[in-house]
Parts: sequence; C-alpha cells; structure tokens
Amino acid sequence: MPRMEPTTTRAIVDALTKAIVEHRLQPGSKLAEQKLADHFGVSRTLVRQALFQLSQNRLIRLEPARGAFVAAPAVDEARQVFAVRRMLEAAMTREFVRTVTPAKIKALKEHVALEKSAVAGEDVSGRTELLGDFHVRMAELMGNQVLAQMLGELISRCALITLMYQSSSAAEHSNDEHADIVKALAAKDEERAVRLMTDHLLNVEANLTFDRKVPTSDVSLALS
Amino acid sequence: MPRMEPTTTRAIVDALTKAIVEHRLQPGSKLAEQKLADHFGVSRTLVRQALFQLSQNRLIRLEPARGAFVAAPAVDEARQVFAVRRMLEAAMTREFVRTVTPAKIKALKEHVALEKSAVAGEDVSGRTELLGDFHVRMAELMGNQVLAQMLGELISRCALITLMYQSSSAAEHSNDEHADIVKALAAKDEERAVRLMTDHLLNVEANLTFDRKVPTSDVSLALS
DNA sequence: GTCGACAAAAGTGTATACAGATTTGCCGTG
DNA sequence: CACGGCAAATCTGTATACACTTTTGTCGAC
Repeated sequence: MPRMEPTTTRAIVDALTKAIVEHRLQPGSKLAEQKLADHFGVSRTLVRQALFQLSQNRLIRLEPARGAFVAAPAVDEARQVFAVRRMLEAAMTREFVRTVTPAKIKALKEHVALEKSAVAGEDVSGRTELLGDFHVRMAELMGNQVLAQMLGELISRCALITLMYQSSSAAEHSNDEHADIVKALAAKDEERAVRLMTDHLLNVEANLTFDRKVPTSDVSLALS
Repeated sequence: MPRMEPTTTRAIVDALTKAIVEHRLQPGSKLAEQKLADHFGVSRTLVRQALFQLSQNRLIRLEPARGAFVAAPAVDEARQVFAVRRMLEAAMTREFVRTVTPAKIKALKEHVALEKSAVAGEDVSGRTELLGDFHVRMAELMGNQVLAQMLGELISRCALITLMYQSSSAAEHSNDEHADIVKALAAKDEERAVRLMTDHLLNVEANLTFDRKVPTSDVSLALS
C-alpha cells in the first residue's frame, strides 16, 4: 500500500491503528522504524511521530533503545477500563435524561439504525467502531466535548480486545441494548435507563473471552 | 537554565509544563522551536517531540505550519472538566466506601496531613499538586490504575486554571473538605461521603474566577 | 496617508546523516 | 554438542540540512 495522498503522519497512524485493531499485527510484534518508513515511502521521522502517538493511545509500547511493540492489554487493564466506563456512563445517562430533547432522541435513533445495518454486514472493524460511537454520540449530544473525548479514549483503548473477542451475535445483542436504552431515555425513565446502561456494559465485558491466540506475524504482509 | 543532566525529552516537557502551569508563560504565547532548542541546548528534534507531547496534554495548541502556542482553556472547557470529575468521583467515592480498609484510610489521612503543611507554605505550585493528588491517591488505593491516570489527566488539564485562580484561603478550605471526606469514608457513610465529594468539587469550581489578566511574555526570560 | 503587492526573513515539515546501543551470527572453548 | 564471548549488522536516538509555507517589512500606487 505505498500509495497515500495525504502522506501526513495521521495517515500512518490510521493505517497502523487499523492493522493493530484488526489483528493483522499480532500483539508483541516489533515495529521497526526503517521497515515502516520503507513501506509507507516516507522517512523515519514521520514514522517515529506516528509511533509516539500510538504509544499515547496505548496501542503500542515504546521500549527505550529497543523499539516499538504492539501492545497486549492485560486482562486486568480491560476490567479497569470497563469499571471506569460504568462509573462514567451511569452518571452520563442520568444527566442525559434530565436534558433530553426530541432532537437528541432522534439523533440516537438514527445512530442505532446505522448500527443495525452495520451489524448485518461483514465489516467487523466498522461494526465495532459504530457500536462504540453510540456512547461517544451520547456524550456529544450532552454538549460535553471533554466527556466525549474521554469516552472515546477509553473505548479505543480496549478496542483491540473488544474487536478481537466480540462475536457477531454479541454485536447484535449490543445493538438491541442500545435501542432499549434509547427507549428508556425517550420515556425519561432515569432509573431504568441507568440500569440498562450499566447492564449493557456488564454484558459487553462478560462476553469477552480473554484466552485465545491468533496467527499472522509479518509486518509488511499484514499491512499490504 | 542550560544545565540539564537528563537531557531527555522528558526534561523539556517538565520544564515547559512547570513554566506554563505557573504562568511564567502567558496563554497564547508562541513557542518557537529553534528558540527553545537553543535555550535547552538541544536540537529541534527533541523540542518537537516535547511540544507534541504537551499538545496531547492540552497544555499547548499545535497549529499546522504556524507553530505551538500556550493554550488558554476556555471557561466552557473548564466547566466540562469539572462536570466529568463530578461524575467520575462521585461513583469512585461510592465504590471506595465498599472496599474500604483501615490501611487505605491511614494512607489518605497521611496525605491530608501532607497537604496541611503544604497549604501553610509558600509553594503555590506544590500545594496545588498535592491537593489534586488526593483524588488520584483515592483512585490508586482502589487498585484502578486506569481510573487514577484518567483523573490525573483531568486534573492536570485545568491545573492551569486551578492554580491561577485558587486563593490561599480556598486551598485551606479544600484541605478541610478532604479531611471531612476521609472521615465519612472511615465511617463507611456512603451517602455522606458522596455528597461531601460532590460538594467539594462544586466548591472548587465555584471559587475559580475566570476573568483576570497577567503580565509576562518573553519566553527565554520566563524559563530562565 | 492608507492600502496592496512583492521580496526578504523567519519558521515549520520532512529527509538525511551520524553516533551509540542492541541484537544477531559466528567461532572458539570446554 | 552446548555455552560464552567477540564482531558485524541492525536499529534507535539525536543532530543537521533543505524545501516550502507563513510572516514581516518595504516600497509603490491610488
């Protein structure tokens, strides 16, 4: 894939993110700067910037004088992320009910419809992204950009795990639960909405199985 | 200050962070790469890395082809940060009560004692840091590193504002409120602890006044 | 006297070069 | 045959060089 018009650092970050999140790059793989530079047809400078950015997103680990390696989020870390999400999103849901408007409900319904068609399709990566975006969308609709960004970080932080271990049926289930949450929000049923959201997050976490292994390893191959 | 043994990028980040947070660098100031490179006695490469890192921490804004500028967090943004903190910390406090142990209470009490002596002193920067660390400490004691890191980000994100506009008396007040919160935690009074925490955060936010101006501007001078 | 265009200066974006550390492969030794 | 050490190759960390963009300053036209 040596063809990239926006040859900016962002393009490299996106390409690597996609490759990591889709597990074309196995956790633990080394990402050598020169190899990546050759692959993308740019200098190591841009690759280094991209790697640094990815390390901030916790998608890779940067070991001093050793190099960059695809991260393998520990099970504990994933559980901690979900614990934080439950705290944050329960409170968010509560606030949402108080400031709900027909327009916001409409926006959420449209998003759920988008999800529905994506869940039916084959694009696993896109599907997971949309399912995550539901939560970010809620934060945005509340007008709190900080909350939205923070949730986005949390969600992408274990996108790796979610994407790897979430079955197609689990995705459908998530979509259904989103629809139920929107209904409760529309009815301004605060307690029910909060409970549904909490249960939803517990379900997503429970449906993850943390004990598989995958093949693949060659960098250039995985990115091609 | 051209003397730095650990001439790593981290040292530059820390120096700039301190300068920004202590308002020796005025919001809006331009941070030219070559000037900083000369000042620290390193190449632009390291300065660029540091600036990128600072932009991720929202302490500076990075405008394409224009340069780096000290951020001036909007009032709205500060309010959003506090809204998120209230969501997160109310839930955290609730969880804390459920898993409280004498050792954890002891650790918090020791921290509050540290604060007390700092509040009496002159080091405004150190004082604010300790007051913020109380909340991070709680997260750490719960064993949730992700939560701790996230809170740390939120707190440092408006350290700028907090530090600038928090009076000495407000700092004392915060210290007292921390002590009260610890008491409620020790008594396992969940509702009271949560309420105290929420009120505390509302107080901190309310005591900030968002409408002053400060002098200073020269980069090299501010860093010297 | 003000406005606009053009040229010089300054600054960022990217590539390349070089030094030091780490890894790899080989060979000799036990 | 396994192990340990040494040397070559590889790779990261930092500095420097160059192209292109933005800014600034000046000069001429209205």
